[in-house]
Amino acid sequence: MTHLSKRERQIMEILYKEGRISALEIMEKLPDPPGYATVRKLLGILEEKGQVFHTKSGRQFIYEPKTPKEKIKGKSLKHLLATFFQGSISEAVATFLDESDQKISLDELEELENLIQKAKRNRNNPSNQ
Amino acid sequence: MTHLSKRERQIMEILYKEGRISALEIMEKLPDPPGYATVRKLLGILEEKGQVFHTKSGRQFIYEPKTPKEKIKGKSLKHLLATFFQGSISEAVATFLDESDQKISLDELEELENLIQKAKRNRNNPSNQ
DNA sequence: TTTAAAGTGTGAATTTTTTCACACATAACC
DNA sequence: GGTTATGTGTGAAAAAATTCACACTTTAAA
Repeated sequence: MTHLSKRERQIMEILYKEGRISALEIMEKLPDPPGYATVRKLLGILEEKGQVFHTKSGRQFIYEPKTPKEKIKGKSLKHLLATFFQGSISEAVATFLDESDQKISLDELEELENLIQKAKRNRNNPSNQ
Repeated sequence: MTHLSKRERQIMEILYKEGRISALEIMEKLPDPPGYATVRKLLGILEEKGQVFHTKSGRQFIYEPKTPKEKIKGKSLKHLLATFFQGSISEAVATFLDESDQKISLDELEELENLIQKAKRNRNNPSNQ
């Protein structure tokens, strides 16, 4: 994703965050929003480059990223970990807890706990996956 | 960081990942490396924009990001979580464990466990921080 | 079946980015 | 001091990205 231009990247981020979305909604979410024609032009370019596709909904076009979020989120996370956290997930979690301690919910903490217990079990008994 | 051009962003990522680094080393790490003069021109522009500064080491310039990694890594993580993980750190950890299970070390898992225990304790007794 | 409303597509101008050849500066070595 | 090595700084060309006015298409309504 490092090979996309500034505007193209801004649009792809919106698409990944929002999922299915119209050109008008994209425009509204863009920083320093350009005109509507500009957004559609950019979407056309992204479509040509194979980054995006659209389907019709009524008379509107609804856009989506061609590579599904599920397929790309792991890579994006690893890239961020490599850039800022020496590749370590625990460093990232430490920073997160540090910078948001009063906000994190007990549910979220317990969910984390479960994940780790499960990973430890899988480690001892790799046949489970 | 969404307001930087493609090359500028590529350079900032290298600076954050590598820390103190020369123009020549940056050039080598850049995708589709341009010439040396180009890299220095870009560094000059980033310096003008206040994104970067340099110090002399012998006769070379060594570059660094003006905003320290420590100050920006939390925001970057939250931005990624918002884009791909509905803002949830546990979703991100789940994906990480899922996509790397045989590689994650026991130390790393235990480190995670400690962090969570500590966060739970802090939650019950907020005076500890 | 005409008209209006609500969209999409694109050429061309403008702006921004990217590139590097070359001028300039400084340190190291005779 | 003179010469070479090894750097940095910049103007201007070239390429890429960004912008949008406007032509076109389709659907809905009258």
